[in-house]
Amino acid sequence: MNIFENILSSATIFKNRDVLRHSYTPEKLPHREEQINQLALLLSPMLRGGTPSNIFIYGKTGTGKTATVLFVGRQLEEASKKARLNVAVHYINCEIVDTAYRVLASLARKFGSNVPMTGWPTDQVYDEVKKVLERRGARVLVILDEIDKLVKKAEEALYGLTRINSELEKSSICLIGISNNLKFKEYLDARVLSSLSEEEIVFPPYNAEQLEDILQQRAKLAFEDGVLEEGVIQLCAAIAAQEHGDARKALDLLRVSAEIAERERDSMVRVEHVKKAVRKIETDYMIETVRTLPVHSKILLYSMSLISENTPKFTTGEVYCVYKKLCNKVGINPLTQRRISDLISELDMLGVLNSVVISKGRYGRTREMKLEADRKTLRKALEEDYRLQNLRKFEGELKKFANLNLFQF
DNA sequence: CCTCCACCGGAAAGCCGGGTCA
DNA sequence: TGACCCGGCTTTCCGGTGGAGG
Repeated sequence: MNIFENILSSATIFKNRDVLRHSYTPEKLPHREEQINQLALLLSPMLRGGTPSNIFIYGKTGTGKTATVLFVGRQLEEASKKARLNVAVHYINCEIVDTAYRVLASLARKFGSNVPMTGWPTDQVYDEVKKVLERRGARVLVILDEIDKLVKKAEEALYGLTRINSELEKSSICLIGISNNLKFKEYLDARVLSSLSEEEIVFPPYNAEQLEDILQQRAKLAFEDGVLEEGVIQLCAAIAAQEHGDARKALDLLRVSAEIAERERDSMVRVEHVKKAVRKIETDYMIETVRTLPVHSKILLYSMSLISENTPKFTTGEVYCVYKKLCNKVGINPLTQRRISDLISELDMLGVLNSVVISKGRYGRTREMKLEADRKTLRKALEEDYRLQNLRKFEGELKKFANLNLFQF
């Protein structure tokens, strides 16, 4: 028997897995009617040959900003096609397209202009965009998703785009900026800000009930009938609502739960799978944060993992002592205790450990901490770093040292 | 009630890599 | 091209402190 046939014949939980991915834009967006109407109203001048105000949209991750804008954009295109108008919608994700050149080039290319990937001066691309738009007489809705990413590297591109209309005659551009970072407005140049946020739409987080509706709707498309145990959706919704009302998280949770069920060859997705999924997502997140930490933080965590084999709680001085020893072993200059103190605070913020400043009277004032992450998982994630791999060789010696260090008082 | 530990955490300066501008 | 600047990381310096023990 073909190995794939074997796999395919066994698991039939998913009907369509892609429905649960972030990239999927559903036909209906529950609990976003208000925002959809507002947006449609603001954009309607495009269908009457006018130019709408620029729009600025903000809301936390997973509040349906991108999905809503894409949805309305699609409807706009359809409506304009029916009315035989020359309206186009151009979506740009600024995290990927993150320089002035690339933004302008992608816009020019959308209208069939041959702008090379690199090479032209940015001004020339800007002119090219104007030329192409004028030739077509097009009204364009440009969606700049994650616009905060663009500000740092290409504020002048934004400035240019906000002013481009005054240099166009037959065509026009309407901008929609999407951001989940409210603070970014403070960094924005005042001229750009006032032009960009002529209109603003806020996307509030979803509550548990709303998330439940969203999940219900997607589940119908994603799963075969009757594979979800009673309460699975409610649990996913409740957990996601507790955090930030993040629909993305809720969908992830549901998808991972189902994947776990599938892997266990269970015919149903059960509440226990959701609980496992929560843990899996948590550890995955932890591993990912640890992986991307700078070396010194990694060595620091390694010291902590050694110490916590003997005692769960320990102080800055103890960790620093072991940390210095480890640095010697791997041939890296240790940082000062002052700096380590800051690194510990950072790790605390990330949730890898938990620390409190306590006073031990005569024996000083210090921070007492304990690891939050599972020690074994943490260790595995740390040892992925080639610079720390030698440390396993000294494990016995180091453990003894860590132990000794604790009893020096 | 005072002392004094062992560190906290603010301020400021130094270092470094990358980017900018003439 | 080199002078210059910027921001992030790190060190240096140092005043501050809660509470056990005297």
